[in-house]
Amino acid sequence: MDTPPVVGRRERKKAATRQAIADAALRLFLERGYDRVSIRDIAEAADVSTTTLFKHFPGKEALVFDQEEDREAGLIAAVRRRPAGQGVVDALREHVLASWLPVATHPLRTEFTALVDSTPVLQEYAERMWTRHTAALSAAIADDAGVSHDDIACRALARFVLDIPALTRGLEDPRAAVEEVFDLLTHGWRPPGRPQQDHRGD
Amino acid sequence: MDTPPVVGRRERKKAATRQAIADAALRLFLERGYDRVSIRDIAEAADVSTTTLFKHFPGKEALVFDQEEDREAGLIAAVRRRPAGQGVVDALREHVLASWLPVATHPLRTEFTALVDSTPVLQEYAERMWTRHTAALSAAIADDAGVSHDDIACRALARFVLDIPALTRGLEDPRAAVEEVFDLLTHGWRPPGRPQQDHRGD
DNA sequence: GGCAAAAAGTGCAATCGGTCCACTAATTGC
DNA sequence: GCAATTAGTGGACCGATTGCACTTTTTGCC
Repeated sequence: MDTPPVVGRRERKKAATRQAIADAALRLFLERGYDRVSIRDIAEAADVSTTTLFKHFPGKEALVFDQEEDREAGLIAAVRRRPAGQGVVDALREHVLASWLPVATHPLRTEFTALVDSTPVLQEYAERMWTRHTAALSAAIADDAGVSHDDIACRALARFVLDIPALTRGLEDPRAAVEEVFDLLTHGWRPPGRPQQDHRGD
Repeated sequence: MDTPPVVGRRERKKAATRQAIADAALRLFLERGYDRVSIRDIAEAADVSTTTLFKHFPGKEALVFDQEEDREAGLIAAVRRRPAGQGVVDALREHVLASWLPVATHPLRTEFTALVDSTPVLQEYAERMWTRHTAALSAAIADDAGVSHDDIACRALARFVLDIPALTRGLEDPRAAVEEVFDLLTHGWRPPGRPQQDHRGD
């Protein structure tokens, strides 16, 4: 009468359990650090069995990177639905600047970022989460250029773009860094002859 | 009297033990596949305890990639001791073509390559073995260009070059692929407008 | 030669991530 | 109301890795 069960009670309970696990995990990780928290600790804190925990998350690292929006769709869309006359690289640069940077520099994520940065296994995992999309992005680029899906230049470009999060992690000025990397991808490597201009502070 | 102990008996025995472990491991891996061989299997085949095994190798994956010559030194040397007038990217291209390709395409390594290619965890490990040198190569490039060590363009170039093994793994024509990637790094991305010219065979 | 420290190796228990299995209980579709 | 799904349980289990207390070998040195 009040709330029609568009989603059943079961699914709601399932989601609640999943959320309880993720919350407990993140809390414990932030309290004690990633490696000082065991799977059993998390399961107990969320009041579930370890079996249940692994039915919701494929592994320990996945507990950290919970809500995974689909970056892949965004990437492919950035290539496919770009304004006429714009190059692929420019489209990707805009997408990176508009979509990734706000997340990376979100002030509320400070302690989360610190957690990831201080845990090598999490850094690697985060990196894999990006490079995992290499094939898909590469295919989109190849389609756009009208060449074969296994074109090596397309694959390289996709990979290099997806390397950007890893390359620019924890930098003072991420925006400038992203621009510089895209400059390299657009024009190729140019030896930066100037002996370190002061571009910090003012 | 006959052989002066330039290296003591201890070190020789240690090296022998290490070699015995590595040999046993590789043999078993090739016979049964990586995940169907346990650490205890290897330890028993080499007639040592698992404790001893882990004193020689930091983990299971390291047993596969034993003799690690220092690629890092070669990379840095390729940048530093390059012919006058040659650009960094060209020097790196030559080094990659001269040093990596022969190893990757060595006919005796066929089964070894098959082992790595068929085992995801080994692929990831191999990739990390390369990207691990990003900081060192980046520093060499930055030194060469006379800019700060944390210059992002240098870091990006280093990273992109070290991505090449992962990008070109298992390709029909690795040499052409390497050339194409370096072309991207030299001149920037250029949309390959031609609809898949036949550039294989002749 | 003899001896003490360093270091290699041992054996074993324990931890930890992750899986398996047989089972209970809630939810759902009909 | 009932049968099929499905979430969750709990505990045994596996394999990688570590820690500890101990033996044996080698080495450096007097």
